[in-house]
Amino acid sequence: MPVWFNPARELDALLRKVAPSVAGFDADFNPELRPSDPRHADFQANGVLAVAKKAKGNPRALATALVDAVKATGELDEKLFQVEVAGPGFINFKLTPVALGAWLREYRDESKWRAGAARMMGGRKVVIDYPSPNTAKQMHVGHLRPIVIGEAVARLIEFCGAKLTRDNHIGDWGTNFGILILAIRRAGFKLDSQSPTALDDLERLYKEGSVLTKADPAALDAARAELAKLQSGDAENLALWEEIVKVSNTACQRIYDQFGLKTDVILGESFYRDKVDQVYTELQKVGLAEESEGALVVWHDDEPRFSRHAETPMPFIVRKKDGSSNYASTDLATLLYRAEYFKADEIVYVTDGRQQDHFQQLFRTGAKWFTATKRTLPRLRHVWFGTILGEDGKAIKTKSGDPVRLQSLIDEATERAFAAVTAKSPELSETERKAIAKAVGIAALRYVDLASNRTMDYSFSWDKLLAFEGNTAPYLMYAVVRVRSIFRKNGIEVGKGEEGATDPETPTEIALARKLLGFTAALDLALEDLRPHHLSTYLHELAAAYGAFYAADTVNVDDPAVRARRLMLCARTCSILETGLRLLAIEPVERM
RNA sequence: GAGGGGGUAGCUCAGUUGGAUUAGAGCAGCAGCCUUCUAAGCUGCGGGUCGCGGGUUCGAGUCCCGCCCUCCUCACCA
Repeated sequence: MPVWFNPARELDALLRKVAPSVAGFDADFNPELRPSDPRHADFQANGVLAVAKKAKGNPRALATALVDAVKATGELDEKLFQVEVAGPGFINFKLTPVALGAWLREYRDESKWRAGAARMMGGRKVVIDYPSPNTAKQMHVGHLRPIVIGEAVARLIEFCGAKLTRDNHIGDWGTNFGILILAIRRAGFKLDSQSPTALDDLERLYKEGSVLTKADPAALDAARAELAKLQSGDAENLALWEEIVKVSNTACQRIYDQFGLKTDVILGESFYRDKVDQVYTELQKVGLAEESEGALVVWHDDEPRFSRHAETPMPFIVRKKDGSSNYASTDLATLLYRAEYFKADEIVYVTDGRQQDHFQQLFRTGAKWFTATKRTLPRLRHVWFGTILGEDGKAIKTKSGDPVRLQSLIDEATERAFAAVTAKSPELSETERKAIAKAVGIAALRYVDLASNRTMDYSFSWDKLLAFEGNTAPYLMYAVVRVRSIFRKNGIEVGKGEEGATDPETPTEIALARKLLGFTAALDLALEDLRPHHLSTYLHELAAAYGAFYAADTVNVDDPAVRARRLMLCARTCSILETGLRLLAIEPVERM
């Protein structure tokens, strides 16, 4: 009998198969199989309670009858599963040490996980849109989340078998450029992209322009006019724009390099400058778009909020009254391009949650447009995240004071990590400590964003972002380091020395083994809503189970069978922790 | 006003879609554990009327209704 890779899925199938032959159950019986509180069992089926309620039967009697029928099939090896009816009528399944041992021997390494996971997305073509910053600005803490969450989601999707294209859809064709061009003109500034202070100059000028246009509507109109000139091909503005883009792209790239971020393509808004006319034409032709107050807009009367009759009307403005494009125009053009050029089955947008209305309008417009033109609409998903708030509890905005620059944050993280590694492992060479500090510092930053639900807002705090203890990246990395250290001391590679391993025996061994089996469930959960924190939570629990095992059960003991099985548990822990960390884009280290 | 997020321990957050006498972590606090594989660790203790009030049922932090607080978005910014 083969060892089940995913016992929950198999038990679910078995119960579905057997149930119809038992009095009181229908053909469409849903066992509602799920992981259980480990104090009770590994898995539990709750579905019998629903059946009993409907039929007004006795749930425990029904559950017992079902369990008997399952046992009678002989398909459930009782050496592997303990089955019992518990509480009001749950069916509990507990994996025996024999089952845990068999599973650990069978599912050894990342290739097994990957093969199992690859079925989940089954080769679908997915375009993921991240981190897509607005250029012409220095990157600050607000740019952290799209980089970190986007990369984790991308890796998750890829791991689960998608053919992925990472598209950095930079904001390089919007009013922010109008503002900047205006400010440069007014200051009589001569921009030189080669100048070392170019970025700081732009930063300063943008701030000036921003203040000016906020205070004075006439200035805002002037900025829009500069943008309109740019979009209509004015040579002077175009030349200036190119210089600005050059400066800001270089600056962004420096940050990306430090995060190891590599997108496949960078097709910003400006790439679609000659593709928006088709959008205007088609939307008008199929009767979706119409003129309103001089602008070209789309109403969705089937949704009260976006209807023209809404109390506070919120049209989807696809072309501004001065004829220039905005993000709705370019997003629609982008949607079409991704569907036609990349043949996307699915598009994932990773952006700030404040853009939810925009994406709902975009998706609705896209659906109607594609239907009317007989195109196939890709599945569209908006993976949004909450805001990083300033100390005052308000969203960080360039205007309200100076938000912490991303580079400062990286530097501080690296410095603190260097101090920590120097204090704890002074015997390592400075070069090695520097490399570790860089990995640990960035990892700590990333993990903060990946450990909690992405839809949550949180307040910026140095101490929170740079914590190295507790549920943090360094904690997970440290677990890996301790596993690897055992193998290094023994002079063997991870995964060796398992011959003759017996089944898990001590409570901490068993707890660790059970936790190891939970990896696929965590992946399922994280993939479903593209929420990486489910994976983080799991990895933290796994590292904690390893910590308890490590403290309680010495690996290097004389008994060869015990030693072999503990080495096996160590190797599996290492493999799953490293695989999981890499899915979060955290690169584990050998020592720290 | 409409839509969205949030309200769970002093603080920061999980809570696998309605399950099990006792709602979980991490920080912070207290008490222990380094002559054994890395103490960025481990063990234990204390700390909660899950915003408030109703309802649905065998069973609610989770679902329904009504309130309260807070953050975000709502005509040419992305």
